[in-house]
Amino acid sequence: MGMEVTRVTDEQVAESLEQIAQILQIEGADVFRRRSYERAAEAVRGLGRSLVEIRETEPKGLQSIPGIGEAISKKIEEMLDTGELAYLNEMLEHYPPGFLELLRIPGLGPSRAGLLYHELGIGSVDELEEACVRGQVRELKGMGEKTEQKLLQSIERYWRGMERALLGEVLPRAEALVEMVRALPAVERADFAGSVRRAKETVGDLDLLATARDQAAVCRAFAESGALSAVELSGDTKVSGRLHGGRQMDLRVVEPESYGAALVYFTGSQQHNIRLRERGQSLKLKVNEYGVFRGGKDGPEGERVAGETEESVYAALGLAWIPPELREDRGEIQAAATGELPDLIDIGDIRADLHMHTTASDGRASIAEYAEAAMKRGFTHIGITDHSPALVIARGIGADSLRRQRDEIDALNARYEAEGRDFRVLLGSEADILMDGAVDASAEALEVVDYVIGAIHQGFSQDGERITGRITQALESGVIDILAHPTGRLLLRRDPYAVDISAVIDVAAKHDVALEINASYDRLDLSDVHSRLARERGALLAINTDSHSLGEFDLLRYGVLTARRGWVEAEGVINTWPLPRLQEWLAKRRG
DNA sequence: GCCGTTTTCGGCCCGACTGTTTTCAGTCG
Repeated sequence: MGMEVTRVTDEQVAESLEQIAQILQIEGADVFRRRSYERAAEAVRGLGRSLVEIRETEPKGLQSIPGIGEAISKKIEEMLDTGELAYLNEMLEHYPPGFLELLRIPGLGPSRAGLLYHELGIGSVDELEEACVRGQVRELKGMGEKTEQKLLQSIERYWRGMERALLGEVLPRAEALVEMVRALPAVERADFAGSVRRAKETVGDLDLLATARDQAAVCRAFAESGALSAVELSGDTKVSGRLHGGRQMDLRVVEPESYGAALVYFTGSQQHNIRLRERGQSLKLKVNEYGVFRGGKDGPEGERVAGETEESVYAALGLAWIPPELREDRGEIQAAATGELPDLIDIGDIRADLHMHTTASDGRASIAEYAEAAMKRGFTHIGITDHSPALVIARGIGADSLRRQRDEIDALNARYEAEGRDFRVLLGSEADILMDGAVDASAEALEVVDYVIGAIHQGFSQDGERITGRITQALESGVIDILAHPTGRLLLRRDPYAVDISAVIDVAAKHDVALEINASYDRLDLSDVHSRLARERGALLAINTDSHSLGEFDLLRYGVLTARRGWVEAEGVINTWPLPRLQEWLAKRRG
């Protein structure tokens, strides 16, 4: 029997690289070395393809990944081969197990964490809290009573789990706040920025930006508006505080001529900003949050060449304007330089939602109610997809019920046709992919439905090989037209199952099966990077809400934002096709 | 540690704020 090697996930590799960066920082190592590890970690997260696959298929192996060179590729290979990294293990030996968790406390960086450990032996968040309460922290050099109080507040928030939230929980509040700020006297423009504007699947703080002649007046007005439950800082250009519910937010007010530069700067990501500034350097331009300036870095402030709009900032650097969703240093700057940015899908391109559940299984609306809501939204068609019989817990339905739905839908469509309404309903089924890879769809059921969505609802803990085999077998059967929530993840709650998504994408592309981006903001499954991989491999995508009640069509935007982060264009998404084209595709698939 | 239509060696983004300071280190984005 061979030695069993613990499989290391790509995310674990990224975390290990991040830990190396953190320890290097604590130990005061060269900042550029540290940054190399940080960047490598981000590069791994942005891959989509697995490290194993890249190592095996690329001529240059892991070094084909920008930001990963000889040294780091060797370390990653060691992790992939042995499940361990001696270099990191050795570093970690000098600290107690919970030590790096300290760096997740806002306001506590590597330098002070090192000081706390060496002076007080603090090796965990618990111990830090204790030391703050005892008043020991204020005794250290560079620390005081205020620092201690801030740390205690940060720890309390950390325990409450406030550090990250789902995009769908924060984006609507961001939009409401922007409207409020725009209505304040003297405000000329206002927008939200940060990871919310980039539409990352989870976000931390909320960043708002505004411009006005009288900046201080805007800050005063916002601080007194009641939007914040606690104002932590209120200056002439910046207000910081907590929203009701505890989320941290900042409002910054800048001069009109700097607005675009500030918007670029505060939207990020950090790696994207670094790339922009490096590009500026090579063009003898200085880029900061106030604008783009001629005349290198240390010299006297040069002439401003851009800053009022984002377009002007990018243009000064020889770049097309880059949509915020792409600003992750994943090749977008190169693409903007060569005119190769994708023509991203827009929510207006979506004509249909093809995944929803009625009262027949576990939904709370009828077919006709969904249809009415869809028409109001401007859709031209929808698809009804209740669960198959195997999913007993969701009251899955069999062929008899499907026939009743077929009759109801046929009658509805006949009525729409008679009334001259450009709208149709399709009948589908969300069929379980069973433990053995068979699809839970009887011959009778397949007779009456227009299409089948396949999904896994059991056996999440199977190993990667089995679960991947199950899914690919189902895709190859030809029964499934769309694969729903391919990794099963629930953001901040449940990890994806061990599926080899790259292999699934290949099989889906080969057998012309669409992969679903589930628009529910706690799934967004496929993820952004996997959507991008699917696009590159030529697999079709679907963006569906998986609605269980009226009103959930509004989730569609999160699916579209995820697709945009995945560089997806409208053409490859079956929900953008006119109904005849969709039907043609289904007919061809179903032979 | 990474990288190269300025370089295979010598560079590597930029500024603001805070708290503790008396000229600055640490943290953040």
